Amino acid sequence: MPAATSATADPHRPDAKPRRRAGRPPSAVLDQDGITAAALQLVRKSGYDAFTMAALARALNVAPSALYNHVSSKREVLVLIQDHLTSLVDVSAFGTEPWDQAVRDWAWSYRAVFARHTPLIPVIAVLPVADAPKTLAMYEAVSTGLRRAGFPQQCIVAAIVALESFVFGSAYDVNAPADIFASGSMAASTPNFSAAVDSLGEEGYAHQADVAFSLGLEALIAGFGALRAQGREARSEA
Amino acid sequence: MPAATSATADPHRPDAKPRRRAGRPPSAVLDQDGITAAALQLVRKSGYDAFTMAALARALNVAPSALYNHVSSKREVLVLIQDHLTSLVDVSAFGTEPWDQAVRDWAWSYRAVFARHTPLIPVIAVLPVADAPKTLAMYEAVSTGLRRAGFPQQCIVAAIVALESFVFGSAYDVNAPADIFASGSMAASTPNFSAAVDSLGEEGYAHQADVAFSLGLEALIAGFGALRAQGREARSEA
DNA sequence: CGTCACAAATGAATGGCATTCATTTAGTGG
DNA sequence: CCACTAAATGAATGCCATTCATTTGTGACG
Repeated sequence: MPAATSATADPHRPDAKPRRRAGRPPSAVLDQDGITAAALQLVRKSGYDAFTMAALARALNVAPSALYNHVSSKREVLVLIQDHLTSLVDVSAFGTEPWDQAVRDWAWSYRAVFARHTPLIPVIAVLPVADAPKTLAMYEAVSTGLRRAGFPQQCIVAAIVALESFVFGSAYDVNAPADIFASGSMAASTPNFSAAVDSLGEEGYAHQADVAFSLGLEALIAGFGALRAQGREARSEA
Repeated sequence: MPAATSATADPHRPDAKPRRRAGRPPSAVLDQDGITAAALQLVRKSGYDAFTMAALARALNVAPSALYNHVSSKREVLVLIQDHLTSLVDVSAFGTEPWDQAVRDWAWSYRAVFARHTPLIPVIAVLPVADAPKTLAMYEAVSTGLRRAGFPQQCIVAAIVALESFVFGSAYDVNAPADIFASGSMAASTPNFSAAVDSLGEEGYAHQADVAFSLGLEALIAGFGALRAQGREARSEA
């Protein structure tokens, strides 16, 4: 965050307004990196409801319209946040661990990062990878790992997409209210579901979301292991 | 014919405005079912961007503020839509097919319904089931099916949550642009991922999303089959 | 050394949005 | 018959993203 404190004279006093006269400043106040950093900080402190272009401008001590010299829309700011967050996802295990453990570590890390940023998921899910270089780098790391592990070329994208879909869907669950499955007055008409819910005890839903994620992830890993075996078999015959 | 078409005089002419005087009308114009139906029709015709309270009111030939006598917020309308859509998900196979085929049919149907309604996913994912009776009915049908198939009680909720997470994540993929994986000028720095993408040929991403969904779903079903086997084994020993 | 295009800021609109409120009218229960 | 409440209108309210005219500084070109 280099660009922040240059323009205003007194950083130790809570200056409220963008005290800067109109016209181009001597040195640029804004750039995409600074905007991204401020946006991320704002989102972390106040959440996505409070994340408005006006609030972001205020955090940067700038008029809202100034932002549009550096980004074309609020959506673009979300994309910048998304790409930065993706660089925080841990793919290091693809260099050190067996493929299945690497996938496990990656998926847990991926979910952990985006569980706190679910409003980005609709943006990410339909975003061309070319608009997000760090995201592309993550895919490359995963692809490389799976390829080295012997996965058939044609399965790799499908496996990544399936895992990612599961991660995104599961990220929502982490933030669900603890009593999401309480059927209330309708419990009588849903005996089997209510019994299944009751059998879970009182461990809290956050833990329950982890159980479901683990269950699904292990099933996916096991299923993909079979794919890999098929691929290796076919190649050794040829 | 006195009650039904009384408010607007000429139904054959495109009357634009809510031609009705102020004050309570002789018979109620609005109710939750009517609002839900109109909202769904509006969303289907014009999409979620065009779905505003003002547009909904216009479709119902009513002032926007009138809606708030029947729903407390736009979000509540989304919940009504969601619950109705969930009743369109096909769970019939849980009564006729083996559990694995039933899960398969259910998941494909579930994804098909919500692929066209991805803006609802953030709403559904954190919605208490008690607020959505038809959704609860779906869970009951699935729970009953899994229980009859011999799944251990404690696994059922986790399995449903995992499947649902995968379905929601996959629903986004269906609407992704065809060139979402085109890495463009960065292809050189991502050789493995680019090669994996290139190996897919030109079948279009919609088909590719189906392949990934099938791959993940079959892995999940296979993994859950193992759970079921463990449960049966443990019970026969006891 | 001047000037000219362009970059980067301000501040004042603009139009759309969900939601609220005062008001009007009409059924309903005591 | 009267008070209460339900259900409509229409006029605000406040927030939001985005645009535009304007001002000011920079750097490149002649």
